[in-house]
Amino acid sequence: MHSKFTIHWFRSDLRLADNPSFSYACKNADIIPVYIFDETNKAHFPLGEASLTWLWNSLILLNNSLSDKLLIFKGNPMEILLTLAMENNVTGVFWNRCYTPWQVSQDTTIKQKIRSKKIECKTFNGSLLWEPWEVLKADGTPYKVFTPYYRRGCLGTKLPRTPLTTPKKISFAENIILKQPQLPKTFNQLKWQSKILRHALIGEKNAEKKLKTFLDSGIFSYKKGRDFPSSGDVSKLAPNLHFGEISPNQICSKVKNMPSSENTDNFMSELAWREFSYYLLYHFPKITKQNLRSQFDRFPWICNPKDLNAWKLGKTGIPMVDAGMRELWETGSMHNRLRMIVGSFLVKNLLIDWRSGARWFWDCLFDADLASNTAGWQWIAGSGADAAPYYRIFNPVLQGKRFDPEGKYIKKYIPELRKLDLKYLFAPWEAPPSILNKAGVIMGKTYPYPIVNLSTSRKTALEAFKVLKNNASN
DNA sequence: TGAAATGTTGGGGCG
DNA sequence: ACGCCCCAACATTTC
Repeated sequence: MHSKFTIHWFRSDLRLADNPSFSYACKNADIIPVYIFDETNKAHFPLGEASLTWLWNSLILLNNSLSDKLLIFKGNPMEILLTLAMENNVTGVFWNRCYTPWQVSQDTTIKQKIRSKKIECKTFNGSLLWEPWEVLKADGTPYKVFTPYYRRGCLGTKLPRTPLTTPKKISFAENIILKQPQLPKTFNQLKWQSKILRHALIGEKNAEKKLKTFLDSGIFSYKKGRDFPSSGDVSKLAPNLHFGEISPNQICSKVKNMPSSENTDNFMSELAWREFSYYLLYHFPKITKQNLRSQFDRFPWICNPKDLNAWKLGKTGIPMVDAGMRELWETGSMHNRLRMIVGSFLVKNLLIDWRSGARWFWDCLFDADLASNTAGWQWIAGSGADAAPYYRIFNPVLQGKRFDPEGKYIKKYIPELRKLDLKYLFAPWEAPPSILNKAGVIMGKTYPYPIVNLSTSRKTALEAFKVLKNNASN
């Protein structure tokens, strides 16, 4: 007797536990698990090298937990899924929803096409606590401010789904007829990749461990500790969440089982910021490329490849900024506090378009996530929803003194300043020659002079942003 | 989920 | 003892 075949299409849900589509597909059927490198989306935001590295490693781990049955393709998802389904008399094709604009429309088309062939097609919520269309203001329009969105909108609606367990019985389809070439399930690591992968904890099992570690210790000082880049009081779950190696529901339900405190509340609200980013992207799909607040379209961003490059390389001459940028380059990650600092610096001190910064993050981050990245950059630029006002300009020297008081973080990523007195570590250009000498620092040679004057560039920025404000009221 | 400028207060040195 | 000034330390306002 030939049993039923179903397809689960893995995307940003590279896990077996709490995977609604996968669980559904496994019920009373033999499953064909599929991953597709979507060639049709290349024109939008092709995955950066860091993301790709993580993804491949994650796929290999996923394939292991699927008894080597994961099929990996490259091409047009619609053609691949349809052919696979038709050739194998598949009765159902299922996936968890994604929220980037082109995926939303592409998914709709694919779903219609599959259903037109009399094949069941269902989609599920696998990666958000609340669907964006379920949380609206009383007048039916989407929230644009985080606090009411979260407090009234999210917390006021139904509770998020309780996590599902891994299906008890997973039965794989045998003798699958394949018309499309599969990608080999191997991944040759290049040298730079093994370097950034050194501290990367990839895959479903690691994500679970990481969460446990965080909930056993870091979370108890999260509210304060999360601001200090060398404290370690953060979950570092962003990339795992991005690839769906763990779901927000799994995190949420574990946190809710703990005694509630300002720390757990704060962590939950950070998780809600992730939701808010997806929410904004869903309701305002153009924000990946356009300012949410259109008066920013007139802002005279400065095109300065030299400054931009110095920023990318962590050679701006401002240690706190450079440390952040070097952490990104070396580890594929960056502490949240630093993301704000380097973002503010790029947009407000260098007056470079936030999109240039977003693009670099997109290329370098393991956790490069279109929703979070876009929302974060628009937030710091002031062009987004509930954004930082234009006059909120971080001073990277003060930020360093406040959040890296012992200079540990700076010294970790800027070895050439390791011997410099703490007093001048945050602004080496102010150090007297004798101190620099003693520390073996030669300004302009072993460490650059600052590419901008923080105080004058701040004033210039305030003037420039003020013009926007005045124009807006006209 | 800033920072700088400006304002206010209060203690201590000093004539 | 008193007023005056200086200036931290803190609070408020402004960008």
